[in-house]
Amino acid sequence: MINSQNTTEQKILDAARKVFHQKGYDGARMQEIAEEAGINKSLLHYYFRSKDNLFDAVFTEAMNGLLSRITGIITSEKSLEDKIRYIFNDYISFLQKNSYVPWFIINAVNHCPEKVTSVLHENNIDPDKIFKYLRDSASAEEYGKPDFRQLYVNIIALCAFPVVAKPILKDLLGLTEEGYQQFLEERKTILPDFFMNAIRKK
Amino acid sequence: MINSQNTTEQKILDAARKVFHQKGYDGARMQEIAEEAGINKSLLHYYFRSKDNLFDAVFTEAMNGLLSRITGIITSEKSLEDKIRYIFNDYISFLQKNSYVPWFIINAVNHCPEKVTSVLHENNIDPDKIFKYLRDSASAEEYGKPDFRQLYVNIIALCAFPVVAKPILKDLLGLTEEGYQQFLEERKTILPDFFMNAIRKK
DNA sequence: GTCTATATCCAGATAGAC
DNA sequence: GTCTATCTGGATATAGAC
Repeated sequence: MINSQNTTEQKILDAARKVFHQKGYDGARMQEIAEEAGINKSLLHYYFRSKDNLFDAVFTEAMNGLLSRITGIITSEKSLEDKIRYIFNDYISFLQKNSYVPWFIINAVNHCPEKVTSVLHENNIDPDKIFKYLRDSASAEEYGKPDFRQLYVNIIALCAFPVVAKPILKDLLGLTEEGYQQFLEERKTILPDFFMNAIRKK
Repeated sequence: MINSQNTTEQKILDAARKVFHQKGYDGARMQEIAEEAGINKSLLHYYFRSKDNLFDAVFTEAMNGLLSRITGIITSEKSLEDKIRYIFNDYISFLQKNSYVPWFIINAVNHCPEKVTSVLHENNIDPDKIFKYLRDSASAEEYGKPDFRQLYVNIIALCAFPVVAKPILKDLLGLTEEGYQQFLEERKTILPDFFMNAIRKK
């Protein structure tokens, strides 16, 4: 339970989160959300006027969660290496616990890309500032002048993709469910070394 | 046009590919596929008994395409560095031209993970063999003994994720459509260096 | 093989009793 | 606020004429 208040509205949001995260907008059914919340279907429409509204609430919540997590770490007062190590560890841990979130987000933004823009705007996300923070924590003698936008995308890709593509990769690597969890666990230590090695000047 | 034969069956498959790739199983409508193919809705059911069957055909085709592309490169007779440079370039180029494919696959396997197993089986994909090929092309003096499963996932992640998450990343980086295409283009040269740097012993 | 017409089902949404 | 009953539209799928 993310919110402990057990009001009906909260029960609905909890149920909607669970169903939308797993099935996406098109796959989710209002009926299923109602059952999950232990209430009647028409109560959903009483609290949230439509499926679209309910979805919006879940989507915005998920986006805000992800964004604050990223920018929080990046804008902290740490050395670049500390930031990198912390990000990989924290981000993979988060995705392990919320394995449906990245798929849900990707699904949602392909469904309606225009919603991304508004959420970013509400959160006052300024791309230039983010990369300035990264650049400022990296000494040019040690790392040269890499493209921090590219590095930023690399970090997210290395963390999120193995979670999003889990069903394929699990089979492709011939791993069991536990084996795959172990595989993700190992990434927490392997990736920081991999990444720091990649960007350090020779 | 992937298949040039202009039989009705091919027209249906071409249309189904287009619609399913963009909307996924849940979002796709038989009506839309019929219109796209320029035929009647009930003809779809004449050729393919159900939506499920039609989807299966499209999914299997997409998976086979991706798999053969990966294993083809990896099992070729090249040095590790040559393979890496070739993979990044070829893979990103392919995804630029087929930008819906990775999303479609990820969506599909989250919808029915059991289908992955059967397709891998049909293609005789043996995980151990793939990583043996990678290991054999890498001298231990130069690269040590890295975990090639992890490296393999890193490669796919670095290529595919920026395409899958394009709507978010585009906004997050503050890029236009053309800017994002340029961003992907740059990755073709940046990633091989990034990756080789990461794995070379110091 | 290809069409029109229709059966069948199930989704989201609303009306109205309590 | 919460329910039952119902409307309405749209989806897959089938029957049957040509």
